Parts: sequence; C-alpha cells; structure tokens
Amino acid sequence: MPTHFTGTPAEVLALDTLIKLTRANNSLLARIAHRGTHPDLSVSQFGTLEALYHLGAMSQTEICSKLLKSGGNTTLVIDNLEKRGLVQRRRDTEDRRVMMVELTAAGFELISAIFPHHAQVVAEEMSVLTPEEQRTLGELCKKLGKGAAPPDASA
Amino acid sequence: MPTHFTGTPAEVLALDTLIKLTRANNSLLARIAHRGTHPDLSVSQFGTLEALYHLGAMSQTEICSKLLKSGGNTTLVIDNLEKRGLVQRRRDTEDRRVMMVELTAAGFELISAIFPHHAQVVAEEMSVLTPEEQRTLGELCKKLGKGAAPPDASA
DNA sequence: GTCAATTCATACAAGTTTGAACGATTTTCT
DNA sequence: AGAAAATCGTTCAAACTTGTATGAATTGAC
Repeated sequence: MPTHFTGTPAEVLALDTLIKLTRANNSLLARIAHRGTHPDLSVSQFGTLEALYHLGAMSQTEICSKLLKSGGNTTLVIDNLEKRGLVQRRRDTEDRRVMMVELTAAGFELISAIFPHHAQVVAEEMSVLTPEEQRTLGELCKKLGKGAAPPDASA
Repeated sequence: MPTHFTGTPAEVLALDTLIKLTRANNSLLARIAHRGTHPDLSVSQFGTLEALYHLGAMSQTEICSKLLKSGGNTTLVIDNLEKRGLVQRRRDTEDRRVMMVELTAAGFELISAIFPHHAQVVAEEMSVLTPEEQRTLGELCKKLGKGAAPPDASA
C-alpha cells in the first residue's frame, strides 16, 4: 500500500512481483548458504566449480556469462581458485586469447564431496513447493530471464 | 545435463529451479539498472529511499529487515544517503537506542522524480509475463521466501 | 536499585564486485 | 600483406557487503 505513489495497475503488479522475486531469491540463497553447503567458498567460487564439474572445462568468457558477473571479477574468482589449487588455467592452442579453465584433481574431489549435500539442502528448501509448482516457477523465470526487446529500440 | 552428478529427481528439479530463479532475478535487475532508472544510487540506496517513500519514516532495524542486508551495511547505506542530504536520522524519544530515518525534502523530491520512470521500466521488463502469470510467480515466490522448517531440527 | 542479558547502531578489517583502461591476439576488410 | 575493429583476459581504483567487535541504551531478574 504505497502512500505516495500510484501507478497503473500493470506497474503496481510488476513492482510487487519484482519485490517478491528478489526477496524469495535472496532469502533462499541466504538460507542455503547458512546451512554450510559450500564452506570457504564464495557463491561465485562455488558456481564456477559447479559449472566445471557439470559441464567440463570451459573458457573464462563462458564462465563469466554463466556467473552473470563482470569480466574483472571472473579473473579474480579464478585467480583465487587457482591459488588454492582447485582449478588450473591452460591457454587455448586454437585461439591464444582464450584461457581454458578446468578442475584439478583436488578441485574435482572437493566439489564431488560438497555437491551432494548442497543438492539435498536445495531440495529441502525448495520442497515448500510441489514439483509441479517448481516446474511452473522455472518456466516463468525462464521467460523472465530472457527478457523482451524494448518497445522502440530502432531510434 | 550433469556429466558427473546424478541426484534424485527431486534434487535435479530443485537445482534446476534454483538456477532459473537466480538467473531470472539477476538478469532482470541488471537490465533495469542498465536502463538508468536509479542513477547515482546503489540498489540498497534506492531500496531505502523507496521504502521511506512508500511507508514513511522507520527505524534502521526495519530498513535492515526490508533490505535483507547486514546491519553494518545498513548503517553505511544510510550514512551515504545522509551525507548527500537525502535522508536524516532522528533519535527516537521513546527508545533512545533506535534511530528513526526519514526522507528530507531533497530526498522526497529525488525519489518522486525517479520512481515513476522506474515503475514504467519494471512494468515493461515484466511484461513478457501476462498479469496472470505475474500473479502466479508472485505467489510461488512468496511461499518460497518464507521457507520451511528443516525436517529434523529437534536434535 | 543493581547486575546480567538483550537490542540497536557504529567501527573496522577482509573479501567481493564493478567499470574503465590496457595489452595481446584474432578477425575482417581492402 | 596491412590497417582497423573486435574479442579475451588482466589490472586497478572505487564502491559495496559481510562478519566481528564494541559502545550505548533498555529490559528483566533478583
């Protein structure tokens, strides 16, 4: 109930939905993190290990697009993982601009050991929604994530 | 399609849903921010001004719970807004531990000027979903945001 | 009233993130 | 081949965030 702003019904609904989306995501991630599913790893570090674990070696640019963070940050995240011996860089021979990143044996062991518990916790936290509701939520989020072109981008 | 991890169907679904939720939220917020709806304001700063605008003066603790950030961060956010003359602190006379925060005239003018455009942009970005879909998304997020008690927290 | 426990806000150190600037490499065009 | 444009990763300063520790004020037990 805004005391000072009254937009169109579409605006009010959109703002309300955005707030709920953001709060749900933030509180969910915080709850998961507080349950210690990725100790001594930042969210970005964990996400990087997870991506390499599930999809295999990839370039920093690919990792960057998956993390949705800046390029500079990606460099730092991988620096820190590399310092700890969890990943290693390898210059691509085809295109010498690109750095391929892959898990080391230690990195593979760590993520292998951590991930099952993480998956279990996520499933628990998500279980307030039925599988059908989760699928619906996923569909809606997928649409939203892609986004739409602005009404007049030609000018 | 995980190459190394296979959990239960419930876990796979939950992980997939979480990724879609997080990506949707991040990319949506990034798109909105890049359209310049809150220039020279961090997300937390904008959120603070918006809360004060819509709900009136409140304590830092209340603001903190709305931002879902740490207490220390809330102090800094309000420090910075205060330095710019957009909000002001006032010690509560009832309970002298609490700091009430309220918009200054300048802060009110700023958020009044900015908010309509913000609302319009949010509505545009959200318009890939029908109103009905937005309501469904909001409901699901609301459930998720509250969370459930872990299965056996008694031990 | 006084002491202990709690709550609110601040201070500070460490880590994270961004955006801009830069060098190296590749691609495209002529 | 050679020049211009684009891409990839790194570096750096500034800002943001967190968690811990601390001081101030209130509440509750005695």
